[in-house]
Amino acid sequence: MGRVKQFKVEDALAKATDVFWHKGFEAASLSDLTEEMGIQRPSLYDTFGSKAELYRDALMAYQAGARAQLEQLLAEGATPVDSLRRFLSTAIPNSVNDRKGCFCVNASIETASHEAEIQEVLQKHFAQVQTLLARYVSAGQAAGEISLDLSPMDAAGYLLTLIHGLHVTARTTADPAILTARAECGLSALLP
Amino acid sequence: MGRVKQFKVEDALAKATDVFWHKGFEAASLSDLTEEMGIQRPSLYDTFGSKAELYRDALMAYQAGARAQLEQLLAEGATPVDSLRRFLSTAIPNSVNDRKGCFCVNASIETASHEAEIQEVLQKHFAQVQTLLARYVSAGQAAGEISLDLSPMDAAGYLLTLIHGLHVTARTTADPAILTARAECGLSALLP
DNA sequence: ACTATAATATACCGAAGAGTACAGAAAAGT
DNA sequence: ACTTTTCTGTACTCTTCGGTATATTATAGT
Repeated sequence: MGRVKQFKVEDALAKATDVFWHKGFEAASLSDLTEEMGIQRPSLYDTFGSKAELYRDALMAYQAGARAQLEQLLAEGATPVDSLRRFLSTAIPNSVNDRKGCFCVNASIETASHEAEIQEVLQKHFAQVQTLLARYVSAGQAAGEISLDLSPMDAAGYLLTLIHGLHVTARTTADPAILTARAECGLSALLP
Repeated sequence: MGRVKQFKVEDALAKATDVFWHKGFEAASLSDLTEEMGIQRPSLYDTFGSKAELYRDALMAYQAGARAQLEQLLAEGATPVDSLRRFLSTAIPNSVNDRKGCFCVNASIETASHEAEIQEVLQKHFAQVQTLLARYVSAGQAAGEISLDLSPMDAAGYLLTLIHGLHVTARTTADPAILTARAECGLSALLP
């Protein structure tokens, strides 16, 4: 009973994700959000509660999508090391205008220190990605492609830190060749 | 002739740096700034021009200080590799409440993509730090401590990316031991 | 068709945002 | 001492912020 929603919640959330992703929390105004989402202000509050909650939901939606994409991307690698190399490559912008970076890195810098809940959301996501990567590290070790010096989880954590660094570097370094070289250098730490 | 300034410009700038450093550009209001700087609003505009210019000045002041500190820190290392290890350690918070991270990393994420001038300021600073690090890489290579596979500048650039990643990771990872392990793993990429 | 219910749209709220006009206060030159 | 110049402090501007009250519209069950 009652009137039905004139918009798809997940579509609106996806649009909100885009806005927060490349403007950040503070710089994204409600007008920016409602305009991009194509809904009115009260609809936003009725559906998502507040700007802060919308931000959290948007971040979580982004993370879920990123993990799904990552799983697929890793599976496509010819070898475990190739999979990990592909992972690192996702931090390298191929066109000039996909300079949004990684929403999780942005959130880590802008909001993690102030907002405990966001910090938790990020920690959980990173832990899941780490576990995902660790499987490939482990497979690489079994195949003799990767050194046995580190545990798979430690190596995976290191790769996470490395890709974070690539995302930061990409903000001021346009040349993909430089970024690729740095990724390759970082990856070499895992080779036997 | 005329009235003399009631405050020291560099002191006020240092205070402004603190505010921007741990709040970011958007989240730092003029009230935050003037209160912390201990000056009135018109004095701020008269001396620094605008919030954006103050931000740029604050960032540059931070960079100059950071480079001076870095130069000293690197010189204190027992060996070139030890110096580089100390460099990476600066990204690891020793107390619970120095979670401001690195102003340059914050600026890279929050403002570099929107503001061309800030991007330039960051690029120049990072280039200088890279050059500084490259000297120690070179010395390490001469001493046989560091692999000859990479050019000093490439290796230095990689270290820069690595420390960026450490700064991001530190936002959601409290344990210094984990960060140290990741730094060590990253550093191992340069060893022979 | 009627009614209860839920979503929409318009218009608004007080608060806080960045930036400034203007008058008073202090220092330097004469 | 007086004038000129520069800085300071109060109070203001206009705009935009996040969030909401209210009235209207559309749907589902009866």
